[in-house]
Amino acid sequence: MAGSRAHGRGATIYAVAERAGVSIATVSRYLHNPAQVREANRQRVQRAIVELGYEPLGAAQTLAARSHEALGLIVPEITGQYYADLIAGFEAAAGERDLSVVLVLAAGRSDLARAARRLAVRVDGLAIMASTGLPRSGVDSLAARVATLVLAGDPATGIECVRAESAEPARELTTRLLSAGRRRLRFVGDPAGAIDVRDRHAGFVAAHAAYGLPAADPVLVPFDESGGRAAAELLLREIPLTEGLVCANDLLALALLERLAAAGIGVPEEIALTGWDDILAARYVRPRLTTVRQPVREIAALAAGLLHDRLTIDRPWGGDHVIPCEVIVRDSCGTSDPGTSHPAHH
Amino acid sequence: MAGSRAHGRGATIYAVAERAGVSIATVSRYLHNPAQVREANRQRVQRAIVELGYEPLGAAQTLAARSHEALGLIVPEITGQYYADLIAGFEAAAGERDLSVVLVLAAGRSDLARAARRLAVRVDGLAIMASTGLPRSGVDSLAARVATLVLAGDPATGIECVRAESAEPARELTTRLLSAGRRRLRFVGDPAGAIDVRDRHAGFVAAHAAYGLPAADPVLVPFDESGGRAAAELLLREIPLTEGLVCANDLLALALLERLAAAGIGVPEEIALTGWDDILAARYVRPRLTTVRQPVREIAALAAGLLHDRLTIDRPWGGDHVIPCEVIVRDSCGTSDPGTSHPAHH
DNA sequence: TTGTATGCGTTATCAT
DNA sequence: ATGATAACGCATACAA
Repeated sequence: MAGSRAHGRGATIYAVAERAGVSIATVSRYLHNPAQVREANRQRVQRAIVELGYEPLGAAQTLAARSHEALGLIVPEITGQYYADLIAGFEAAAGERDLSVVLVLAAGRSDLARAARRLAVRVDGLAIMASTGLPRSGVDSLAARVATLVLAGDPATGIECVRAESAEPARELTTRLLSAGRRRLRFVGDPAGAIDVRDRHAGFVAAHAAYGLPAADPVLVPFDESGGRAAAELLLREIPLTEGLVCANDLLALALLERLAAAGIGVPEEIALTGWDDILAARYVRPRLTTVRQPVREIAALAAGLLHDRLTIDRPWGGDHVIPCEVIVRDSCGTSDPGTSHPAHH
Repeated sequence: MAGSRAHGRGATIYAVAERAGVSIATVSRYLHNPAQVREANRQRVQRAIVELGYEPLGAAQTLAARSHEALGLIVPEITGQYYADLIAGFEAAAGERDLSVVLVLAAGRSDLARAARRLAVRVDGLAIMASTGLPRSGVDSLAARVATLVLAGDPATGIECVRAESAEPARELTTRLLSAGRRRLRFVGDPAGAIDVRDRHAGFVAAHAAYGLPAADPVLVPFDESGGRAAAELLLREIPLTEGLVCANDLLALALLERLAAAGIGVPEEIALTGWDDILAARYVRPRLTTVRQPVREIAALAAGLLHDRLTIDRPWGGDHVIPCEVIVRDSCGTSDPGTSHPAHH
């Protein structure tokens, strides 16, 4: 059939009705409330449907029923397991509720605002990652049209959001370093970059406060490998050497680790190190990376569930949903006590 | 506004027309062919649109124009960078063409066939990964409805497919080991599992043939870390020890590497090793992993482009699009010659 | 229990 | 250049 453009326009409800010898109303009823149609007709309609391979056209249903049966998801990009899990969790939860998910990647979009507007007229609900780059006003105008919710967002905006609890794990990691006697600690990453990084830094500071210590200024670098390398450059120049690093994510920590090793610095002996995200490589580097595992899939699934609820049941919204993380103690922090540490393999 | 369910149903074309003092036809023309409408009316319509925040309802456009302006993508899951890149590449290419993408994850779907059918009535084109688990007949029936294309698929099915060239890189890697004097080589992974693994194994065999050597049987294990560990168990028991392993992917290779190191086996001295996919961890383990980088984003982007073409221009289809991969020589294969090797950092 | 008829928000044809 | 108006495929109120 190469060369043809005919893609069997698909049978309509009229075709099914005719074939079954009933009206379209009966077919529609059979689809949505079979109990309403007499057994005999049920059979006839059923047969007609399978014979014709009928499947209702989504757009027509949407128009008539005023519901898209779809959720939109806007993420900045898909690099690393974090976003992959986010999308997977969202899609799975949406699928369980028979909702389609329309995905939009903000990265590289010349006109993200337009893409978002277009998305908003194709779905019933919208989940947006806070770091997509959409201006606050843009999110607000979207929220005015469809049920909207922000992932890893700032609860202060008033828009409902779902996020991981970041301060506590950071406090725990920092305390771990502090209680091991290390004092010259640094947080690596820019607290102003994202709400969750701000919280992680807050935990870093809180741990110091509990010890009656001041927290040094954060090392301001990008959240990727280049940032880790840059941080290494900076830190290796300092005297006396830093004793512990709480990194904003694993990418940063990994690159740092590599550079420190290359410089002959012992990790964790001389410098202890922690990451964030528990990416795959964290288990394979030496020393294995102590890090924090965010319940990303759960967060995304909760988001999809909340959106669905908002569409189906009448509940108040605007809340701030916070989900706790899990600290994974391995070797890089130099304080792994086998008793509470996490097994290397899932 | 918490508690309310009012999500401003959105202005309609009627509202815009009324506000601008023209008919809906003029508004529609303004949207699709502004040149047809007089300057004065253009202004009035434009104003009305921004004042009302009008955006055409997707479903209504779909119904009237008989086009969804959307592409569907079905992938088995999103674990690892491979699927992430696939989705990212597809979405980016679709977005450039103003097409939405509706994503379906096969993993965990109790009724994948139904999800696929539902997807097919919501999009104009469909890209399906070969390994989703959809039966051949299912794919065929989808292809009868919408433009369909298979990713990493078998060209023998007759359905258009886009895939990476797998045999050649495998042949190259194997030859590398062979030319270093290693003879007891094994392919790790099940060639029957997927079309591209079959091709990789074919390359492994071809390299042996060129040396007039028989290829040993592949080590049949799952394509994940558990498979790598299982393979290590098996291989460590063999005497004499294998000298080189061509693994079906990096996950496998990484887990194997770890187990071999734990057993005191020198890599690459005693056993040389290669992976496939060039995941992040491949650059961070020691020895750094020699592997193959697939142009996943390009493959996915090509798929989206092909689907779009099929919808817009009348071209013959049914082809088999093959894209070459890049071999990344690092340390684990024991034959890294700095001259042709790839830099460690992008 | 079933059929008829109307409306959903667009696009596009046909007059004007 | 513009305005009626008929599809598009389905859900549903209403009548029978």
